[in-house]
Parts: sequence; structure tokens; C-alpha cells
Amino acid sequence: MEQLPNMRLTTQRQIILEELGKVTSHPTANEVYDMVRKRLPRIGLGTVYRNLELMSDNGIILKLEVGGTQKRFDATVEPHYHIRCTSCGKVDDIAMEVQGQINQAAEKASNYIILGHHVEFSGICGECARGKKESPLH
Amino acid sequence: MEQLPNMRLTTQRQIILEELGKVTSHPTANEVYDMVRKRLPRIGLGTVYRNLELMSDNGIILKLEVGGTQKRFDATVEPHYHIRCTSCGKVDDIAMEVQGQINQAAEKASNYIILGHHVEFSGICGECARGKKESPLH
DNA sequence: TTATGTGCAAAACATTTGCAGGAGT
DNA sequence: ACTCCTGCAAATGTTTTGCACATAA
Repeated sequence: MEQLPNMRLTTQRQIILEELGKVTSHPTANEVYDMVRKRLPRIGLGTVYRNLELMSDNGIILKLEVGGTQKRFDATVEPHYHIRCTSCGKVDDIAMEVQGQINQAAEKASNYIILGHHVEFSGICGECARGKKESPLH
Repeated sequence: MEQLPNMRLTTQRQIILEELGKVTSHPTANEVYDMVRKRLPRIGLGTVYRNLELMSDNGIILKLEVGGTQKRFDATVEPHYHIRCTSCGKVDDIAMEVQGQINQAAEKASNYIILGHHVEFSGICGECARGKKESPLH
């Protein structure tokens, strides 16, 4: 269960992690690339993808495979749920209890060994509801 | 809330719907294409994508944006949860109660208008646990 | 008849990978 | 030194789109 950093601490990795920690949004790989590029202009997009993947494999960050076409990344690894605005596409954390008990229900209802679960709510965010924001998606 | 078929009933659409209804797996667009192509060899992949998208917009089928790289489609539109095998990547339905009450909790915990939620469990399926099946993914 | 839908091919995205040179330990 | 890592560019995989022709209503 331990994730010993099976990886060198390179400048690129430090900065990716720092930039990801600065934001509460859940940026896509390309958005992380843009953030990091301001400090490391010569970094390659492949490096960003490789390192985001590696860090999520090592449990240092979270990879979200939520609705939408791109994967998103989150510096918070504690279990928590997400909510996605179907109008503008943004993904927020939602501060509510994790329903640990449904894993047992799932264990009974399937022949899987349950590893965990994720809940994604969908809805309309405050800004979109008030029409203050255009819809960059869809 | 009604979904009047805002669309013509073409042969292609009928057959896509029929083939999707035959399976309990949650095929990707490409898998639907392969299934449909046996009966309509000249159908284009673009047509399959266009129609799956259209039918899911009209509530006739369900588009699943679960983990993994490709979207998956489901002929069952009634709310239900899914479970994905992290080893072989397959997605099954899971026969357990939908937790309707968590929408209210989410409403309180956010400033979103909640439209719904989806739960995706992850685990190891029986076949993978017994090592009877290779891992086509990862 | 006429708005919609289709097949085909190209384009647009998102992500992964091979490789030669570079950096951490 | 000796791995492991990076930048770059090309390759891969998925989904979308433009367009001329076909077809359901």
C-alpha cells in the first residue's frame, strides 16, 4: 500500500506537482502543460503526460476519468466526489461524506473484488445558472 | 422531458439500436460498428458515431463516460451503476439500489442545480481474479 | 420534393512512444 | 558511470466533420 517514490525528483516533476497543487480546478494534461510551461518553457507535452501518469500510478496525485473527452488531474488524493457542470464542463470537488458502505453492497451485488468507487454528480453550476458565463463546451 | 424522435427512422438507426439491445456488455462505438457491419457492410464509422450521439442526446440510449479511453454505450436507460474491471477493462452493470438521497446531500454541499449522479465501482472481475483471462488493457 | 441522413475520406484532437542526448544519484 | 528522464517528433487511437449523393416522410 506504500508508494515509495519509485522515481527521481526532477525539476520537471517538482514544478508539475507545485503547479497542480496551486489550483483547485482539475486541469487537463494540456492545461498543466500550459501552467508549467510558464516556468519551464522547453518542457515537452510528452513529459507532462508521462509524469502525470507516473505520479498517479504512485498515488501522489489523482487521475480523474470523468465525463468529457480529456482526463483531469487533482493534487488531492484523499477520497472525495466530484461534480461536473454540463453547461461549461468545469469539474469541482464536492464537500460531502464518502459513502464507504456502498462498497459492501457492491461486493454482494457482483462477483468482483471491490477496490473502490467514485461518484460524479452532474448539474448546472451557479455561474451558468445565472447565465453569467458562456458555454465553452458542447 | 419528453424525447420525441426528432429524427428519421433509418435502417442504420434501427440496426444500431437492435444490436445494442442484444448485448449486456457496454460496447464502444467501434464495437457497435463491428456488430452492425455484419448486417450492413457499407455503413460508415461516422454514421455510427453520429447516431449513437444523437440517440443518447434523445435519451434513447445511455452514453457512459467511464474510465478508460473510449466512450461506451448502453441500451438500458434506467438509472443504474457500473463496475469496471481494472485488469481487463470490461464494464458490467451492478444490480444494487440507486442512492437517490445523495442528490439532496450534493445539492446542499454545492451551489449547483443537481441533475443526477453516477457511481462507478472499480474492482477485479471473477475471471481476472482466477487468472483465467489475459489483460487486454494496460 | 425537400430536409435529413449516409458513406467516404480527411481533419481534428488526445495520448503514447522511439530515440538520441541530458541529468540525477 | 549508469540508469533513468527529457525534448522532440512521429505514430496511434478516437471522434468529428465536409461534402456530394441517397432516402424517408
